[in-house]
Amino acid sequence: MGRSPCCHKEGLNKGPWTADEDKLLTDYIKGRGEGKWGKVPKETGIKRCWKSCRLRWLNYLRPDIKRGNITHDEEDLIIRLHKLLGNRWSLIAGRLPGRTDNEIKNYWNTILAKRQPNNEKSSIARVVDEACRNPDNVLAKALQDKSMDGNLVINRITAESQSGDGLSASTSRDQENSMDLLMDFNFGDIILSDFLDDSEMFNMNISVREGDALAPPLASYTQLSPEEMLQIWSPSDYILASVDSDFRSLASFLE
DNA sequence: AAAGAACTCAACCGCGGAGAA
DNA sequence: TTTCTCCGCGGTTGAGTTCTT
Repeated sequence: MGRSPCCHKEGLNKGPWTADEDKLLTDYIKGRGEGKWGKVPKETGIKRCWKSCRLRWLNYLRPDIKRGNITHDEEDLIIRLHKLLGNRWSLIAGRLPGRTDNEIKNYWNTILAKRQPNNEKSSIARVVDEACRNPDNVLAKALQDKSMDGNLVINRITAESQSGDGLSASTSRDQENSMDLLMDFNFGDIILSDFLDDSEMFNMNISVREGDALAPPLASYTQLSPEEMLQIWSPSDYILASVDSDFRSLASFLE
């Protein structure tokens, strides 16, 4: 382990990029593709460290960058994802095509953070944090197991008191035995989707354990059309009572 | 019109994971 | 097993811009 020494080399340019530097970098990436960032400064002659080159490309020069103001829909999605994921900007950005993690982070810090009533972490973010503090927790193990891909699911959500490896958490909507939370493990990243509005808050206990699958992993969904996804998606016995709302939630998510 | 405050956002920085040597 | 490099992430900085007084 160690830090790359490139950023400590003297004689490197700092500050705003020039048009010439942009062109050199753009031409190089178009010719060689992304990847091998360590070779970029040497092979282009750009007097920047590879980190600066990567950042410039990803946040500014990439052709699929979406320019212009964040739309209302995007803002709404950012707020919801931030409630679920906390400051995991790259994951949030992954759900907003054309937007960069830096842009979303800046937008959050300058615009949205000021609008939030408080700085408390989201309910789901707190659940994840709590789980990570308990190494024996199934959820924590899943989070740490990068190879896990859709094999752990929520089996039971109750409104009862905390027990076992259950996690005390606050989430929204008082609907006994219902589940409006889709949890999935995909390529090592946890994808949490909370489809509820925040009009009502109450304490809910969430228990997770390994066992029956709630649904096929999201990774397999991505190969299918939304219609096919809806056909194969099925809730566990624990949430059958709210199956209609869960299908709506899933449809909303897929949309 | 001028000066200071507040804001914006591109860029920098340090850290840590992953994988190669 | 250890060391090194590559890579990506999130927090922070600071120059430029806009707003307020």
